Amino acid sequence: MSPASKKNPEETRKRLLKAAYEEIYLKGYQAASLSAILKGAGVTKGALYHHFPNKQALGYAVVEEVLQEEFSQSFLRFMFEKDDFVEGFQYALVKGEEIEGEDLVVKGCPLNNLIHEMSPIDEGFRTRLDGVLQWVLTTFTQAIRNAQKKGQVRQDVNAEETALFIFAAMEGCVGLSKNAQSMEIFGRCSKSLAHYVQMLRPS
Amino acid sequence: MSPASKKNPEETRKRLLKAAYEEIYLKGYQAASLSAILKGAGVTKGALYHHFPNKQALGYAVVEEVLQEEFSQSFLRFMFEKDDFVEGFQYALVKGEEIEGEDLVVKGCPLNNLIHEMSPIDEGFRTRLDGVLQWVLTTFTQAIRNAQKKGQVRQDVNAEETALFIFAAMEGCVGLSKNAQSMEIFGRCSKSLAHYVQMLRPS
DNA sequence: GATGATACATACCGGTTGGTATGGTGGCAA
DNA sequence: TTGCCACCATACCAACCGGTATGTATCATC
Repeated sequence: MSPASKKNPEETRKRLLKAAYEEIYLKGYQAASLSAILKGAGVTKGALYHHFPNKQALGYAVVEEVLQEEFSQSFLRFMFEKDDFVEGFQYALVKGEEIEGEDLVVKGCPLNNLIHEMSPIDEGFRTRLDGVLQWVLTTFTQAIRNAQKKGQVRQDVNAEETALFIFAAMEGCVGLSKNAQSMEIFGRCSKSLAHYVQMLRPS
Repeated sequence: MSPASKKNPEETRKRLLKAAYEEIYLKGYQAASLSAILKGAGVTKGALYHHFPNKQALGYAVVEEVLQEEFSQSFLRFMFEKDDFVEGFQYALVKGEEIEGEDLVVKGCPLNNLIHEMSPIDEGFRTRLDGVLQWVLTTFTQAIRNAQKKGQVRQDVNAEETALFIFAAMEGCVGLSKNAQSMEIFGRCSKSLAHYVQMLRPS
């Protein structure tokens, strides 16, 4: 027998989280249907309400356990493959477009999606999303500060504000290309972004 | 008798559109409740389905008739108050934050919100939103080209790509400050953006 | 192997959703 | 005055929503 057919609470919990993540990623949290999630996970309602008290808790868990992980395993991982910040960022832009360009252009950034939908109407979501966001931003900030120490980035740039702006611009690029549903738009937009980052180098 | 109490189809139609816009702006299209819209408009379901065949058509009309207008009456109007592009853009950033900063920080950009929610799942929404977006982008592009003619912006910048990037970055700034729900974040983020636009000037 | 707890599946519930069918009313042309 | 139709209100509908109650199979433990 496959491990999935046997009783395996951790496994089914992960299946539920994964299915919920996919459904929410595409439809948004509010429009995400529990029955669709259950269908995707291959379990029934009893399993869901055994592991989670309600839909909200499931949504929160998706943010805390899936979203952050998904994020650090994609863009940030690529960025740190190079030990030069500027080079690494530009590499991550290309790599990100290459690996998950299809999802990125069609469904956008899962973090940004949830921010736009839930932040104004659910404080619990907002704080959790803010947690992920702050984590990403500090990672960016540290990377820039580190690059400054190595002389890869000008000393007069404010690392924190620059990290904020770079990430904002990146999310903006994703959003525009999502509407156009074309990777070409993302390429053109991220090209300007890469050019901006390039200007951070010492003259 | 007030004109509103008499039979006034155009008036009630506008009231419906306005109420729908507000509800969608806050909750999103999918989560927008028709009963809430009717309550906001002060009419009943009969009026709605007399003017619109269904919820989708109402949503489309909101994009076509309200969203575009709302957009051109706010940021773009401020931007063109100055006849210097760089100055005008920076002025519009400050002015936009000043006038509708509260809404901007809490509810974000109505165009960007709908793009994130609906573009992947409803082609009708996507094309209509793309129409508004393209209109905004061409307005930006023309403004930059015009500035280039006047010598306010360097000749070597690609007007189209720059317009794309600036708008993307702006939407990104709104998104981040929306999550933080603080105007201070928007200020810090838009400061970097203003600095970038400043660099478009001839050296 | 009996026992109790865990891990589900199934059936059901009230509430809300978008949508419809019907009925009434004011305005306008004949 | 009489129709007539645009305009809108009211009542009602099936479908689906998130959530619950209950039953059952499987596990660990003694």
